[in-house]
Amino acid sequence: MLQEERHKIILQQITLHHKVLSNDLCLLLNVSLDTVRRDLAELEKDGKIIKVHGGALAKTFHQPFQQPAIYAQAEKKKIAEKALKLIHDGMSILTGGGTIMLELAKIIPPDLIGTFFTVSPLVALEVAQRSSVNVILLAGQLSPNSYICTGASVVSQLSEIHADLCFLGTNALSLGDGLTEYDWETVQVKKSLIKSAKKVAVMSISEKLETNHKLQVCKINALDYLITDLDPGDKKLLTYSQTCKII
Amino acid sequence: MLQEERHKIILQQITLHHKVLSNDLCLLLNVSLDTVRRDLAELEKDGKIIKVHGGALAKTFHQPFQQPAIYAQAEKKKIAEKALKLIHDGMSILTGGGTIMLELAKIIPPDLIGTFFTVSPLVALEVAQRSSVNVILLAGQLSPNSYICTGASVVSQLSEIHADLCFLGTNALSLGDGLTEYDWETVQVKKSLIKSAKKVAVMSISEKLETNHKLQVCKINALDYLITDLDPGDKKLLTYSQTCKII
DNA sequence: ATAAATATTGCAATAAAACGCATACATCAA
DNA sequence: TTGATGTATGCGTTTTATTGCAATATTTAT
Repeated sequence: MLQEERHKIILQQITLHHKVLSNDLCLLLNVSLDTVRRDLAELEKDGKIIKVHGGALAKTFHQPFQQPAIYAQAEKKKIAEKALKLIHDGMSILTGGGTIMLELAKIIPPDLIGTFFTVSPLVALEVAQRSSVNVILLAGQLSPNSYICTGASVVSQLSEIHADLCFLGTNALSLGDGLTEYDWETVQVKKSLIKSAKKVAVMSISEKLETNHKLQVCKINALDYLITDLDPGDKKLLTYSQTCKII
Repeated sequence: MLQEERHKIILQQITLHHKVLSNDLCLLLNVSLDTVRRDLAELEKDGKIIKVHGGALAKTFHQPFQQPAIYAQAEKKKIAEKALKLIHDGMSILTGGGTIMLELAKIIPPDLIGTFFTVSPLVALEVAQRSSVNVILLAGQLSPNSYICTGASVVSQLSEIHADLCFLGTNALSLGDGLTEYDWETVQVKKSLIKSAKKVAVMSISEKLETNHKLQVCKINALDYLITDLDPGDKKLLTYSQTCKII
């Protein structure tokens, strides 16, 4: 049997059972333990599996559907709490995705009345679980990086929606270039989100301020609120306060 | 059992009960107390739990979205593995939601080629995380009970889709009444799912056979495959084999 | 204070991994 | 064809990791 055949079988076994024992593979493939180990070593080198004592695990073993690790969680929680104050009963809310938005989703009031539109399945599930608010998930192709729905269908659905307030996460924000992104589809979605809401609130940890990516979503003056972990009076925010309300 | 499996189970127990007793883990995992302690020590070293005298505690009580507990998981895994055999490269798959579907999502091959439509954000996230297949999530109002997208927008989007194979979970199935449900919106979605696919596969644990709810989705003869945890030759399935292919 | 439960430590048995080496096999060039 | 080169595989040995056990210490509860 060829190496590649074995590799394929091993990967099949792993996707099926989420793990394999070296000994079982030995019998299944009719090769020595050494060969199995060498195969596993190579598959691990290629990042396909996780080798452990006694066998190997699927890469997804530890994430049955675990949420993305949240970097700078303390700051993001703080931002989410500030953002929550903009939300009132009866409003229709529209949100993008990202870890900050997840923090906001986690503190949505259980008795909120209104409509909650989002392009992020993670946010939608969080909110639906916690709150009786009406959650509408906008459909589309699920982007494997950001786990938000993208594509023409999202944009077309957004064109039918008129929300009171839109919350956006941030990858980069600067006075000169405004809100920027690196992924084309994300840009299209964010542009549509902005168009579909009366007011736009951008949530950003302070370290993203004055950074840039290549693709522009909008200029600063398209944003109504800027919510950061800094004090609203912080001097880093001074220049932004010309066009946005700082929170 | 691999070390990592034990760690995973321990973490599951802790998120479920907020604490564990070393003795309970002993019995649950079939290992000595020493091993349990060493496991707990390691998990604590990794910052995952807090070890205390007699067991361990969850590190944080602020928990993210919780995956629905899966009842009869062993049977559902078995069904999912059978269902997987119906999936081939190039197909467009359409699925509903539910815990069986989640089990199927967990074993989707990483290199599957095709399109995966679903109305369940949970299934969509699982599949997108595990596989490079193109995942399309159909939009709508997120039903707070079943966590699937429902409503007119789903039905309207489904009318534009023509899939090769549709997988449906089951709440009740009987010869007389066919596939039945108790929630009106779910019925509408399932009806549309069936219409949008060339073939329909129903996945059901055997105890749901010959049970009924009040709202009919379709008759038995609308179903092409019936996948259960029973052996295809089981006598309980005999009567179904007239109209469906039993797997 | 005392008994019971739980932890810690060192140790031995076992299982698995890593390493070096010899053999088999394929590929390629002369 | 032949020989050289490189790769894949299996085997024996050494090294390391895991696990359970027993003796001892510590904590907890009464």
